[in-house]
Amino acid sequence: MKKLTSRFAPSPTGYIHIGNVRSAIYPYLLARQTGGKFILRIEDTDRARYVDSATDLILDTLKWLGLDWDEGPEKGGPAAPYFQSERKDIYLKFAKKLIEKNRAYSDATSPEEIEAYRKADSEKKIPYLYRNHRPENLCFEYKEGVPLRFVADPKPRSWTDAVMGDLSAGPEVQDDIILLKKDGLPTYNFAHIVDDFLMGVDLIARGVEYLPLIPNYLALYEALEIAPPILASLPHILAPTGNKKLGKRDGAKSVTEYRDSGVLPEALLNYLACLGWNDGTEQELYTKEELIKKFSLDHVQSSGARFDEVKIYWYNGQWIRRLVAEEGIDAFFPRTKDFWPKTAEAYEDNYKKRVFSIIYDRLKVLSNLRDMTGYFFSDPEIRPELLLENKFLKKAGLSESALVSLLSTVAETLANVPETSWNAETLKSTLNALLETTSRKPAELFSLIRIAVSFAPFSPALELTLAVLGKNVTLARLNATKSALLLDGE
RNA sequence: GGUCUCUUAGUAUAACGGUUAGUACAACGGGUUUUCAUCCCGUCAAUGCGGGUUCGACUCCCGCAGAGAUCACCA
Repeated sequence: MKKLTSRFAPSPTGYIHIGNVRSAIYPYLLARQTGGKFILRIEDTDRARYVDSATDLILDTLKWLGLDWDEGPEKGGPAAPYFQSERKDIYLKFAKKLIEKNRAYSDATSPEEIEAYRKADSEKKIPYLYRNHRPENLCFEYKEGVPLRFVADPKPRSWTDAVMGDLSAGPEVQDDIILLKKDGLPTYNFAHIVDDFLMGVDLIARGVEYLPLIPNYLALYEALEIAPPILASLPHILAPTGNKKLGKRDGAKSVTEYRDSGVLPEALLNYLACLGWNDGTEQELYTKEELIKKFSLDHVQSSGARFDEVKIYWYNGQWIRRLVAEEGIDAFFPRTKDFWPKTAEAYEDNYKKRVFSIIYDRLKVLSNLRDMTGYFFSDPEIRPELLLENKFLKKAGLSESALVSLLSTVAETLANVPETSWNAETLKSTLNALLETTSRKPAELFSLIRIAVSFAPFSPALELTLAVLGKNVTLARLNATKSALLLDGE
């Protein structure tokens, strides 16, 4: 397959939100699949919307997702610089080529006059096209401080979009678009064409919102005698409710917000790649390598796909379990670093690893650790009502004094388990034996013990929980609960 | 309004013009010695509407409806 050079070309106006990372992922996958290059270019020509920290945010996001680039910021490359604001003279050079051919003109028409044209056309109910108001004598030279416009060549145009298929549009959408703004910086419309050409880009993937402009781009390619690259229009990702495209205004989260809540990059990449794409099989879980191998644009859906956070969490749960199974607890453990409760700080990694090993299969996101593991690190608040209102204990008709005596039996029995045998296996058989001696149902005895040591809404299998808590803590908590019940009963 | 695009269950999607229209998430029900989760089993649920082509249409064609995008010295 031909090596494809592709690019991601964000504007540094803020964080990358979840709705537009896909236009980085797909070109990346194709570049890697074909052994081509992936270029990162920062389109910072809009000084009004420029946000200083945004570039770093974008770089961090891509790195975290595992989308490494071959040329661009921090890397450099043969077509440097990769910030459009630093390429002013390059655009001017190309603009002059167009001027020489009488295909671009400086236009001093004021924004007010333009607005008046627009208004007049709309009153006449005819489509507004600037070329209908073009000055009579065009100024075919570059004038600083004045916008430079393209001389349109309106005619029917047809082309093939790698996602949408064969497309065509008439002359009525082709206009004298602005190439250079009055501040001398290029518009996106002009800059991307020049840059993609100079950088050897042969695949452009971007949102469908650019589709109506493509006839103008084709005219520009023609005038500049540049062969157009492969054009791919990616459908929008829709917000969870309504029919609007997912955007920051609809609360689209940044990629980093998902990272900070403990979503794994593997899961997010997997979810986003599969939102609107499918390889025709029933596979759901893809590694990055599998995506690189299997991705193709012709399987990209041409309709918009709705964003579904619930499914991200499903993917994330799957990925947590899969990575733990493949890499083991030790290798996975560093990823949990920022997600433990405050009280866990005093504990050693080894202990936290043991906690993690018995709880990881319950996690949707790593930050669940914060509210799911508290009782492993500090004594829980004793709430007798949790025992008294437990449905199994209630159903068994156990009085407070009966609970106290049960707890005593349990504590005595567990006290006889030697410290050296305090492990899940021994505990399991000890607990099973207790079922016999107390002649209680598992639901009753195990609920009692579970609540007495954790007072948590849920916890891992009982023998595992006790094994990790250790003998001293287990006995101390059983006794504390017992005392609290006795006090309560007075 | 002009131009362009899109339309399979609630959601994401699969189906050389020939399948009882498949899969996953969600929801609901059940099973795995307590809970929550995992895992397993099951239930519910879709081709927007109307024409045409064809022995046969989710698939091809036309019309309609609905939805979206765009019409900037923003990208």
